[in-house]
Amino acid sequence: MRTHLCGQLEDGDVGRFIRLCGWVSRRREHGEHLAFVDLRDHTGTIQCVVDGSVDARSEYVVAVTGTLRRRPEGMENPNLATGGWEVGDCEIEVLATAEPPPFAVEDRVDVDEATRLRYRYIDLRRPRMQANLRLRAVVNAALRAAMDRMGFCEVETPLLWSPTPEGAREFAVPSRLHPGAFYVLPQSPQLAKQLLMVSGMDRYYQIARCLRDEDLRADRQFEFTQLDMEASFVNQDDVLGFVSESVLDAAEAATGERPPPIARMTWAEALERYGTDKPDLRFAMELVDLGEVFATTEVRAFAAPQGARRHAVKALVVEGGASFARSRLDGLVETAKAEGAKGLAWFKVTEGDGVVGLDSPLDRFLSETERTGLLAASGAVVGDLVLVVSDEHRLACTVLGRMRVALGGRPVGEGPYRYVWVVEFPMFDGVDSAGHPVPAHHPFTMPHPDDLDLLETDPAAVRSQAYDLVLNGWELGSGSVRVHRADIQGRIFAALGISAEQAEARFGFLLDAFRYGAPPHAGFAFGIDRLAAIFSGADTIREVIAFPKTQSGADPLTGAPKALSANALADLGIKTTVPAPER
RNA sequence: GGACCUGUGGUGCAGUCUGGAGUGCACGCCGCCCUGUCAAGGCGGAGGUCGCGGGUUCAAAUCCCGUCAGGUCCGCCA
Repeated sequence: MRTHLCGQLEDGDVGRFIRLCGWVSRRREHGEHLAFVDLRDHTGTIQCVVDGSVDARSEYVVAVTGTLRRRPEGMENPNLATGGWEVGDCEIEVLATAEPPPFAVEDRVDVDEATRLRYRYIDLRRPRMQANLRLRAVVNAALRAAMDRMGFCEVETPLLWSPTPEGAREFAVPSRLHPGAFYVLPQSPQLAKQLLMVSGMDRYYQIARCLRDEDLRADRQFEFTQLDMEASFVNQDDVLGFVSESVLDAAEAATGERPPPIARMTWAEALERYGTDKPDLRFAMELVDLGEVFATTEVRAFAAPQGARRHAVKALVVEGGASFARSRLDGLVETAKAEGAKGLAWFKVTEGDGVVGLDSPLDRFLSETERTGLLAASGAVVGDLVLVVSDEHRLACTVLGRMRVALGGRPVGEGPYRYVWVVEFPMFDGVDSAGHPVPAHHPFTMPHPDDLDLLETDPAAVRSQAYDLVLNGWELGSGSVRVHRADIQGRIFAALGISAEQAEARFGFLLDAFRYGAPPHAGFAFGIDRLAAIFSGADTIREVIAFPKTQSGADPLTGAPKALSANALADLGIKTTVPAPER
């Protein structure tokens, strides 16, 4: 139907009789003897000149025939990639008429999210969205090529999986052939890929859809896509190497620039310096430890309470923050309290009569040593604001870590790109209602070899061989060395308070498999939505997903979720207890 | 489950604090004019349940209560 694409014309095509197909982007008529039509396809836009009037209106689908020519001197449009040419003496054939679109098919118009999703097919016509989806495809292709090159085999795993009551809430799928029973959609192919290791696949990967019925965020949808991988006879360094290779390949393909090798940081260091396990390294603003300054303090707010397990006094310097209004400072204090801190102290670094001083409600309680110690340790200078949290160590760090991002952060998709490996995650994270430790990653994570004996004595101190990949403050993905030995797995289940019977009921099929010869294995999975969003400069993954859901999990285009007919429900053996909402 | 922001012709906004006629801006749409524009230009025109419901008031886009929708975040996401 066409001889060329709008955006792929070349100087060598000048003089050729060509035929292009696409949508009318814009029409400019100059009376009955001259009209311009900007024709848009997925590759770009080009100006078509018609000697006469044009029946086609915006978003009509047309085929244009004419001769490509250089534009007359002085008529070039430097704002258009094809602005040096135009199609002359055009005949325009209308292939489909179109109603005026609900919003303009242009990048610069900012449209309400609900409207965009209701008319997603029009939204996706916009060059920006076209570029996003195509960039994502480039990322996918680069990832596949890298995995292929490293000897990984692509294997598909089931979407209809078995419930495993652990972790994220699962989407349930009723079984028609087994009324009353359910499949679930996998929150990840975790167990399947471990089975593939027992199967001798050696190196598996999959661009896998994962589904979790948890609340949505800018970086979280119900369904998301991961590059999922697992390899046998490898250690942590090997896995980090595989993932780095694939991610850096994708980065190079997407941005044209290969990032330097990805540095590593321990989880403890990330918490200490950035107050988070996903540090944004595009800016410094590191947390400062004031523990020494206030080690023997008389200031009650900064003193460790009796019997405190691990108390810390941490600080954050906000450059230029001395100008913050009292109301804004009050807001920060409220935020800190809302996040669980007992309080937040602030010190404005001021200067009066050539003397550097602190402006703070707490200043009069500080000794001179503490005053100079605070300034020296924090490095704050006149005009800065120092925020201080004195609390349980991890809480003090995380509260300030969030302030760091809130006060110094930038949109995630804004360059430069700063990757970092966060390694040596704790094995457990808090305790459940029964007092048992909760796995930070999953129960098949191998503890750090040096900490094995702490499993029984001090589980909270056990580090694991689990690791995260972080980019610009977003967690791209995580992985771990897996447990392949029954004895260690048993000790972990014991630490978790999972009995042999419970383990058998939940993961029996995996434990069974492991009895038949499980190779040491390790793996990783990272979010392609997030990676593609960051490469696209987007600040939500919806920008790189063709048909995403709203924050309430609805699809304005199809109306999903909807009620099922009584017949369909009966077929599935389902009886609902509430009427479906009308939308 | 919770906090905050937003909701006004098709689109994006102003108006809301401090109540007084659906007032305004830009784009789009429709008609006419226009032979080199390119976010074309000129003239004219149409288009409104101010998200929805209730309350206060002589009077509500504006104040109050509730509710719905979209967004950001907390919880949640092994």
